[in-house]
Amino acid sequence: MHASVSPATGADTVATDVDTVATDLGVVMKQLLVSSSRDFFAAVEQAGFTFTQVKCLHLLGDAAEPRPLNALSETLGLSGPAISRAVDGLVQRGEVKRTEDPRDRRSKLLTLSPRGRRTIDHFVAIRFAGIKRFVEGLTDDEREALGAGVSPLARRLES
Amino acid sequence: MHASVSPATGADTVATDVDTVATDLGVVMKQLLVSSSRDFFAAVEQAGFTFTQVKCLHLLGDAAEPRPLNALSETLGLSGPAISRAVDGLVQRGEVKRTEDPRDRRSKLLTLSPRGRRTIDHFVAIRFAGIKRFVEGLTDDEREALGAGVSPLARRLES
DNA sequence: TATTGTTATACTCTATAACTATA
DNA sequence: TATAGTTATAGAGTATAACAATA
Repeated sequence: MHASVSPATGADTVATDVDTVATDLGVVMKQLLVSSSRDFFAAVEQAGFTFTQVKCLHLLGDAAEPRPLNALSETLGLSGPAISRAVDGLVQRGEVKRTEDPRDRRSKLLTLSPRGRRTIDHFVAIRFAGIKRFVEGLTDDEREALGAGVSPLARRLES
Repeated sequence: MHASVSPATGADTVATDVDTVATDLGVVMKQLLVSSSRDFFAAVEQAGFTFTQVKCLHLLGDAAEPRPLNALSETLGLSGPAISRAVDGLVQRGEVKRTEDPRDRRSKLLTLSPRGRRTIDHFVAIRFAGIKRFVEGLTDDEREALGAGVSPLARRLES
């Protein structure tokens, strides 16, 4: 028998207690990760970047101001030398610009170059394509319900 | 002005074209990954497993039948020696049982031990706790809409 | 001969320690 | 002295190549 009266959507209501939603969300997330990660990982390897380097690029891309090396080190939870090597490779490839901080010449300020920006855009596009492929595999009803579920969260979460 | 008539939920309808849903889904997934990955990574490191070993455990946990080493190698996309070393560590720790295949003595069959099963359950519980924490941070309306969106997908996706 | 798995060796990435330059 | 970053060295983890056992 039906658990409750159906709303105007015409569909039966579903259990939406915390545990049920968390469980279902986990199932969807797992599948989505598979869909969206494969091409992304392949692209990073193809381009010859390490994941640490990709994280550095993303961090610098999100930053409004030039960042010193130790800021990346702390945010990513990696040692100074590890970041130093990763960034050095990015500088040599022209993805990142590294300049002395005139106010403290011990510090080096890092900024994304136009090439680095294009690199990020490339990786973001690949990620998005994977997610889009997942959404395209849904029925119209599934997509509409999912959109109604994630839209308000996206509005609130996105910076 | 309003894009269309509001349904019985009392909320405005939202755009649910593929690109919009994919974009919003990406935002939510990103936040969810942050919420659910931190403790998981810490737990894996704390327990002294490599991520390859955790993947091996999950794979053996999902398998109905004992699996030979090269099956893990192919599924995970890693070299035979890498899997051999990872599995060897799991065998020494009593997480996995490794026996000769009586029908082909070149092959070794791998199965999860009861201890390995407990290890997986532990990691799954930590993952779930992270997702649950995310869901608990939602308002009732947000949680109900999200549940309605992911529930039908979970029904269809889960094995 | 071909295949399954292991051992030998080299490479990459990271961490700790030592070092340089600046504050 | 303390701090930012780099260089030196050692430890994981992986891949390719060489090997052993079985088919």
